[in-house]
Amino acid sequence: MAAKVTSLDVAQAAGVSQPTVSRVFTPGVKVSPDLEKKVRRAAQELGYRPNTLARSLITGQSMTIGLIVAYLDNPFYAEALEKLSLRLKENGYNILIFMAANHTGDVDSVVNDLLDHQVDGIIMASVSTSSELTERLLEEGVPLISFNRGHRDKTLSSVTSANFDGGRALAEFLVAGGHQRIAHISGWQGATTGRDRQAGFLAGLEAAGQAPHSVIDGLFSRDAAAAAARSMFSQGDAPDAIFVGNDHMAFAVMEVIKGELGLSIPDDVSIVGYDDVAMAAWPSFQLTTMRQPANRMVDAVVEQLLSQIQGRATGPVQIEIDGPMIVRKSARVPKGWKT
Amino acid sequence: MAAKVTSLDVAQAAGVSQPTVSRVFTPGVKVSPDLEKKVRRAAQELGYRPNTLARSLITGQSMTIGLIVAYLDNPFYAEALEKLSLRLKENGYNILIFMAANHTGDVDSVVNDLLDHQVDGIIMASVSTSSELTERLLEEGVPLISFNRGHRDKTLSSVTSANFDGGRALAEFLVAGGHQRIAHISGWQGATTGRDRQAGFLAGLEAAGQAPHSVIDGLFSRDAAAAAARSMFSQGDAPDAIFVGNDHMAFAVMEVIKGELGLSIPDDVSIVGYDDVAMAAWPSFQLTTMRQPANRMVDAVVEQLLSQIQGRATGPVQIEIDGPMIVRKSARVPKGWKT
DNA sequence: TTCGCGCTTGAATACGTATTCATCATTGGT
DNA sequence: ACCAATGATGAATACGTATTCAAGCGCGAA
Repeated sequence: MAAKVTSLDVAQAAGVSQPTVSRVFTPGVKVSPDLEKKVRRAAQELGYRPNTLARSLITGQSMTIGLIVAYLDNPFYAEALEKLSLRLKENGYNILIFMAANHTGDVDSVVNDLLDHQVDGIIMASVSTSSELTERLLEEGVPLISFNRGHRDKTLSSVTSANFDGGRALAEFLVAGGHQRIAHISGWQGATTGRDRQAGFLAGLEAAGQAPHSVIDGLFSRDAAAAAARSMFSQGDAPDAIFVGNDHMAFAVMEVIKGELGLSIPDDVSIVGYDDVAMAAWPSFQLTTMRQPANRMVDAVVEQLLSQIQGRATGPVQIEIDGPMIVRKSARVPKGWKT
Repeated sequence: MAAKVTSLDVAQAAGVSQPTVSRVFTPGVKVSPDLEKKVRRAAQELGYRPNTLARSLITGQSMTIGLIVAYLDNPFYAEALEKLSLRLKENGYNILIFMAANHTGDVDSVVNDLLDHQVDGIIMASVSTSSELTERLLEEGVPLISFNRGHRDKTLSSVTSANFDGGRALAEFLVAGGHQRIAHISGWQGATTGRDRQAGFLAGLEAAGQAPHSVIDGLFSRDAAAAAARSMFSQGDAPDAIFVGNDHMAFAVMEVIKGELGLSIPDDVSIVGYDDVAMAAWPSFQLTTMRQPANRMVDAVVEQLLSQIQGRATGPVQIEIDGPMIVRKSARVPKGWKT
């Protein structure tokens, strides 16, 4: 275990003062070329690397972002995590990551952990938290932004897709396809994402003069969604189309319908989902779905978070990003549907 | 933005000295009950939380583990990440996460970042690095362990599954199933994981007196694996069984065989994979595969890393964890095969 | 030549906490 | 009742860096 080499060691080796070493390693500070050369050489020889902890302690900038994520089994979030990591790294930030179940108490304790670590900002991916906590964060001046989840409290910034519009568009698509018994296996109703998609969907049906065949909360869980599907088909009057609240659940529903019930998609039942994860394009599924543009959503989150950190944010914002409907083969395509 | 409240503020409010406050928040240090009470009350009222950075600076323990991961689109790693996070948190550690492409230069620069952040240890998930780097880490005394990837350099600890044995077992299974033209779409040959599985598989074939029908490197990529499958069936002499180097690629291969080529699995072709990710059990795939027990592998990684950190490790170890073969329906089951 | 200005550098200090050491009060033993 | 030993507390210091401030230097203008 080699002894730690500090900026002071480098200073002595190079025959300069410690602040000079510091200046060499601080971008945007002028040092005369020959001193810089000597310092860099000495640093190289001694194997010096600046201690980020000490730097953060004095600057008050940890260059670290806290990320709280649930549902990592849903590939949409795995992909988002990857993109977030890249974008933040481009801007010099690192990620301290926490998994959280969706119990508020759990999330609050995780946020406290993050604050102790002096993160410069927090991204909550698909996670809710208490109002007291967001208030406290506001007081402490730690930027917080919610990814893919809205919040009643409008002091909290968020980036979501246009869930209401998306839900309505899917309803219109199914109605145009001539379906008469349209069901919905919703996203978790404890989340705005789930509620808004459902609300938009029901609004779309109502505008067409239809009532839903049935609505069951799928809780964003494969198992719950599969159970909901079985229940819908256990009665005599089966649905002829189902909007499933996200792709992750839709795959489970498709498995039940094809595998267990022996029905054909889309001949017997049309299925539409939400997200457009990579798997939706696989030949096995060919899922018609609303795309959530992960790239643009991540860009918006990072942009907004950084602007808050740098103090150039005007105030909390609720950003909605709309994506196209991706028409594949899991749902009957209406005659003359414009792509 | 509320002013930062420090241990000194709490000390003054409670009428004690700063070290006393520090002692109250340091587990395992005795403070008289009445002082402790006063301190806790003052801390509560002021909203004091210890600054982890300052603590780390003086203790030399950041309680942070660096995690480097590639292939996050492969659900095996998403699952592993989730489990790792939980285990480490149980032990009081947090995760600083980095994505890395599999270019050595990239990984090296990421490791440097981690060192600057004074991580207490590093886990590389499915990533390789240069020998110089591991050597330097050894010198600096920063524990490093490789997850699901071996290394020529035996000074580096690793936790993998028994890849050679697993590959051989799959070969025996396919041979016992009466297959005569057995092909292999391998994992990336730049990784021990890919090489060992292939070596075991070829050894198993040879022991049975068979030569492989063909062997193509699938690079752990869905696209490359799909292309390999197309190529194998473009000749007149098609294989009657394929061992695909991991489940992630196997799904892509199955899609090609069923969707594009219109062949039946397992009637025309048997497919076996490696990992047993959750999707392998889905009705759409029913993939026969070797299980990599993520739980036990994660446990082993954490246990080994912590023992290195705490200095009670005896030396570098290469841990191999074997898992069972999971027989489903993607490959013909030999007569009288013992489950 | 002299004065002042701008630029580079070093001395001193600060960040918030944990730990060493000395001090003091307290207790127990004889 | 006296002394040694034990335990709790506070003063001082250290961790490694960035920043403030004063000092030194050279250079151009008058």
